[in-house]
Formats: sequence, structure tokens, C-alpha cells
Amino acid sequence: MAKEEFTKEQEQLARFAKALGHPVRVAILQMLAKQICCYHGDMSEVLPIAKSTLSQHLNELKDAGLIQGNITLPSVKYCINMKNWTLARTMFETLLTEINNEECC
Amino acid sequence: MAKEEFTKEQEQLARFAKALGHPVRVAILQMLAKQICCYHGDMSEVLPIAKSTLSQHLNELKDAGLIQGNITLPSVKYCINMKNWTLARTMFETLLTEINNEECC
DNA sequence: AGTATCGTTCGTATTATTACGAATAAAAAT
DNA sequence: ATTTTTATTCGTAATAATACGAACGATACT
Repeated sequence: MAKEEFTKEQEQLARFAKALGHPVRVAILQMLAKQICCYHGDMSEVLPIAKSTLSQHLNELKDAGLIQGNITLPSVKYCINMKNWTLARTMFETLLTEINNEECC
Repeated sequence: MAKEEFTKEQEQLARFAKALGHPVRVAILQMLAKQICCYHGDMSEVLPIAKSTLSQHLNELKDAGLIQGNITLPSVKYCINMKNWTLARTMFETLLTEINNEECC
């Protein structure tokens, strides 16, 4: 059996995808992308989870590089990280459009 | 605190994303999309995981609707599920392009 | 100083994911 | 009929993800 490791691109795409892999995080990103709101408190009022759980999800999105946060007292403001958002768009598009249309199965 | 549940679209997108959320599954989908190979055995020779683990990952992709499999003895042949693949492309594109470009944070 | 507000971190419980090898199943080849 | 090939399922272990409330820290308000 062979065993080549994964490419950086595969790892990066999987990382982005994993961050998108929960409904609450999809909802957060939709809100931020549409800029309906940016504040933790506002999101907390809309989403069906505890504040502490929201913090966790926001952290995962931040760790994946998809969002960034700033303290704007008395609240905390989040927004999309444009650079990585664009990168993610490109990478998903690349995977999902590079498809051979011939029937196989 | 409010508590609306998630939409079907958010659930569906998260499900697709979760399926893409592991490097080995990204690698599998790339192979299938490019049709470099479709057979379990061939993938097994390239990927750095045990055959049983590969089966698990293939099952997750199948459950998420992104691939389909057929027995073509003596092997098993997998390929992209075009309908859902296209749906996934549309959904990711929708999320990732519906973005307000104004600076926020 | 004391109190309220806002988020994060901590501690913890539950469930899900990932991985492997052994055992199994199903058909083909000998 | 036995063996080989191919892939899945089973059993199991280790780790990660998800969720909550309590405790904490930082700032603003009284």
C-alpha cells in the first residue's frame, strides 16, 4: 500500500469545509456576509445556543481564518476575513467545477 | 434569548461541508471528479489509510449524497453524484459570493 | 466602592469522528 | 470444493466536537 500524504491545498480546503460543517456556523457566516449584524450579543439573541457555545463556534471560525473579531466596547464585533473568504471561494469553486461530465457509474 | 431553528438550506450546506471536512475525503472527491480512478482498490493504493477506514469515508460521502457506488465485480466503483454535486456547488457559491464588501471590523 | 453588562474561559458530560485489524461475505479462479 | 480476491462490517480504542452553566475579567454606570 502506497501512502502519500495530503497536499497543503487539500488540508486547507478540508479546514475551511470543516469550519462550515455545522449549521450554527453557516448561520453565523451568512449573518456576517450579509452584514445583518456583527455583534456577539445580537447573534446570541438570534441563535438557539448558549452564549458560551456561541463563543466556541466563533473561535473555531476565527481559528479557521474565516472571520475576525474586534472589541468595540461594550460589545465584541465580528466580521468576515475577506482574504481567506476569497481564498475559500476559489478553492471550493476549483474543486466543485473541475469535474469530468462523462458518466462513470 | 430567541431560538429560531436552522433552515433546511443551512442544514444541507453544513452537511455537504462536513463531508468535505477531512483531507482524505477531499482527496477522494478530487480523484472522482477528475476521474483518475473510480475503484476502491485503486484509491486504497494511493491513500495513506487502511481499507476499512477508506470504506468508512466513502460511506460518509455516500450518506452526504456527494458520491454513489456500484459493484462492478470483482471491484467496487465509485463516482460523483452529479445532482448533489451541482447542488453543493450552487450552495457554496451562494454563501461565498453573497458578501457585502464594505469594511466592518 | 458597588453593581450591571458583556463575552470569554473553565469544568464537565455526552456524543461523534477517526482509525485499525480481525472477521465476514460474495463471487471468481483453480 | 477450496482458495483467492475484493470490499464491507464488527469490535474497539483514542481523540475531537458539541453543549451547558458557573466562574471570571474587563469596562461602564450609579
